[in-house]
Amino acid sequence: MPDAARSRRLKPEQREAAILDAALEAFARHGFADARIEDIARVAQVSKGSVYLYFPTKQALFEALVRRDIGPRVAMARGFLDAYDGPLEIALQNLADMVSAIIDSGQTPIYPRLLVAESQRLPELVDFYRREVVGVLLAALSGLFARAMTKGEIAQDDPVMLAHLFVAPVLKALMWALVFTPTEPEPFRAGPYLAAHIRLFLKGLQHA
Amino acid sequence: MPDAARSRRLKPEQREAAILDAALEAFARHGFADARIEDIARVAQVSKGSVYLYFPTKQALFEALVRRDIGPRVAMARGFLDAYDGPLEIALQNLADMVSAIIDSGQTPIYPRLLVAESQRLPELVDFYRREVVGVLLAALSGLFARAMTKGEIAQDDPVMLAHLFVAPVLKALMWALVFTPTEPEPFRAGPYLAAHIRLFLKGLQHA
Amino acid sequence: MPDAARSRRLKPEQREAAILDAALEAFARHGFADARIEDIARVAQVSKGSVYLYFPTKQALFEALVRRDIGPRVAMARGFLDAYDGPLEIALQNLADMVSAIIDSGQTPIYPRLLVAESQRLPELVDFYRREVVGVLLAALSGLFARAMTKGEIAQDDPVMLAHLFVAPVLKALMWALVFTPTEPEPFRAGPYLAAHIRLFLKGLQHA
Amino acid sequence: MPDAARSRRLKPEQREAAILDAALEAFARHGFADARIEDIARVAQVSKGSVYLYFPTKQALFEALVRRDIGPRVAMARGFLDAYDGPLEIALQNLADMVSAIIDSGQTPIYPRLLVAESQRLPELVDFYRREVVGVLLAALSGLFARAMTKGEIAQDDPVMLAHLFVAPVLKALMWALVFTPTEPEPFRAGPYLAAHIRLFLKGLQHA
DNA sequence: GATGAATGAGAGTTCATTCAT
DNA sequence: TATGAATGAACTCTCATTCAT
Repeated sequence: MPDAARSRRLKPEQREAAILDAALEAFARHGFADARIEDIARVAQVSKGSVYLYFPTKQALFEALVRRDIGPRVAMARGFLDAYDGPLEIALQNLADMVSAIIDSGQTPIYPRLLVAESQRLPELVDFYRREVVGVLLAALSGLFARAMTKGEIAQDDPVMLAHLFVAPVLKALMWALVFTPTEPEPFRAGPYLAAHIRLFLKGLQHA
Repeated sequence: MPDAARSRRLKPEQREAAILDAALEAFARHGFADARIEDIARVAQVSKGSVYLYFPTKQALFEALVRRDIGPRVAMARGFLDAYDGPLEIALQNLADMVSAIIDSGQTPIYPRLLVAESQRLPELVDFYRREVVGVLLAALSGLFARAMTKGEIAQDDPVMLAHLFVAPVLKALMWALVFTPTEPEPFRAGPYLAAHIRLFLKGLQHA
Repeated sequence: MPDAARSRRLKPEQREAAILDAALEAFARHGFADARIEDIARVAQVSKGSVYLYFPTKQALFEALVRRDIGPRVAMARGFLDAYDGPLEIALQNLADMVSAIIDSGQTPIYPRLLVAESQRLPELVDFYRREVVGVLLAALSGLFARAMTKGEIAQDDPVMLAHLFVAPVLKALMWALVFTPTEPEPFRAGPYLAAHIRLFLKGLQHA
Repeated sequence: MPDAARSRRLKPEQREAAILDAALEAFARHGFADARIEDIARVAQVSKGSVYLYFPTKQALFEALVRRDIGPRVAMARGFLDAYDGPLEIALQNLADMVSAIIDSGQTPIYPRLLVAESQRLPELVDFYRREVVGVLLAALSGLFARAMTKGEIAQDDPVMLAHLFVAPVLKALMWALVFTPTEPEPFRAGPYLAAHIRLFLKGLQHA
């Protein structure tokens, strides 16, 4: 093999990462069923057969992708929430700002849509989400609300329910961006939407 | 032809409906790409070719299905909202009760999921939804909130934004039921969730 | 049935003729395999099922078409040749003029092409052609040449061979027109071509 | 994989050739529309999918087949004609002998029939024939006749017309063999037919 | 007789996966 | 380890033919 070719060749970890990156793009653009392994391989600068060296099936590739990208983000969010000890309003606004910035910059993560779209086909993926994503984040958010109650910032309520309710407009903003933005004349802006959400939500949580 | 066979044969109007019903089941279970025309035909008690007598392509079948089932429901909801003139709380609670009853009885409509899942493939379907479903329902809800403001029931605010915010937990409940219910040990109950939503939401809308 | 509809309806012989006319157009345009019975029925102003009332299969329709159109023309040509008693040159020139007029007016009969194209599929059609068309016409032409020899107009030769040779440029002109004319910038003219053929051919037949 | 199976597997260059060979057989026997890719694959000892590795569509396979087989033969004939400087009669007789030998040995090329049969469907193929086959061969033949006139072997005439006329019985012999031979009791012999043609043709070309 | 809805075998094509190199 | 040619099951869609009306 000529040196030029060898130097262009990636190390195994890099190859796996390149495949996952290419898979993300392909699944985002076409959905699971219509994404073609051959396209993923070409974008990853790898042969079709090599994809199968790293992932035994298309489905396994999909699941590995979700696991790689979701885990760290969830851990980061959880770390922030668990460590947070300031006023509730600031925490919620920070969360909303992060999400809004991502959405309004056009980089909306496609994982929620992929989960929704493929949940029938991939029950194990659903389990993973429930355990590793939804469960963790809702628990962390619940903790946040529970502490706010302890501190008397908000009225007594079911903290888990509050977490579910707080999260709903965030999810809606994500889905909206994923579904409607490509064809929408004037795109929906997540920032003002979530700001209004927090304003109303906190007012609803005030002591009576 | 024996009588048994003849009686098994459906009338034309029934045949189209049977195909659409079977298609709904197939698309719900497998998604667009993995639903097989042959299965749809068998469930509809119809030959494979007959499906193409009524719908020129698989995609047209899918779109016809959405149009058939969505239109009347949207019209009904819109009629209720436009005609309503009572207290806001009752209206919202009625809406939530209807949605909760559907979800908690296990008949969650799969159309929202299909929209999310196939939005990349079917931009025309997205347009249809925006115009005929989302646009109509949000307008009707906005009107409801606007009238409540005029009557002084709630504080002044952007009625369109309120409609978007009110709707978020409803959508979340739908998605939750579709994605997690099949594998969840103790299913999420939409009723209490939406009740809590309305309670907080209305409190947030009170005059300051 | 309303009178208007009944009067629009054709008599059986007319219906059969209309179907055959439509079939001619369809086979000429698309070939046997790609001609669709449904299109033929529509052009003939007849239902698809009615085609099968008159012809049991697509193949039978094709064969009936050939038989209807070929027979009379062959009989006419044969009658002319058998009855002819004038100079050979005039007879040949008359034949060439008829053929040239047809070709150069753009009405080239598609039967030779259909025979060539479908000869593998339809051996019975080939038999029919050999017996009813080629055999008859070559025999009549052979007779013409034989009489010319008897009268001393041309040198002694095998009259059957002469018939075969005389016919070759006629067939070539037909095929040429069918294959190349649709895309050819300056169309091949059969008239001058066959005139040159007769000139050379007769010169070749002169007494040494 | 057992040795037997491995040895049955062909090398890449052989595979493409085997597919083309099988396609030739299939198209010759059934025509374009009725030739089945699956049959071609089986005859070529190749999977159905492999055919699409080499040719993107059935039509492309057909066109590649024609191009592969026609080009070299045309080039050879043209080379012979362009280089020839002997007496006209010998050249014509050589050509006739070659054609006769092929036809009378039962290996009549099916390309002329395929051209005739599929000319409606494949206008590009017709263009290819006009440019690469008919145009080239008629030009080369015209040159032969023109040189014969210059040398005084034959009377002055239009050399292009002579080429067209000379070629007609050759084509007729080809078509005859293709259409009638399979079912004909005593097959038509091209040899004597073309010999008679040349005899008469040259006599027609003599100086007056 | 006439209709056209209904049938279903079969075609071309795709693509996840395998495997010889 | 890496390749990409090869595989073949599975899919959508077509259309000659049938048959209930």
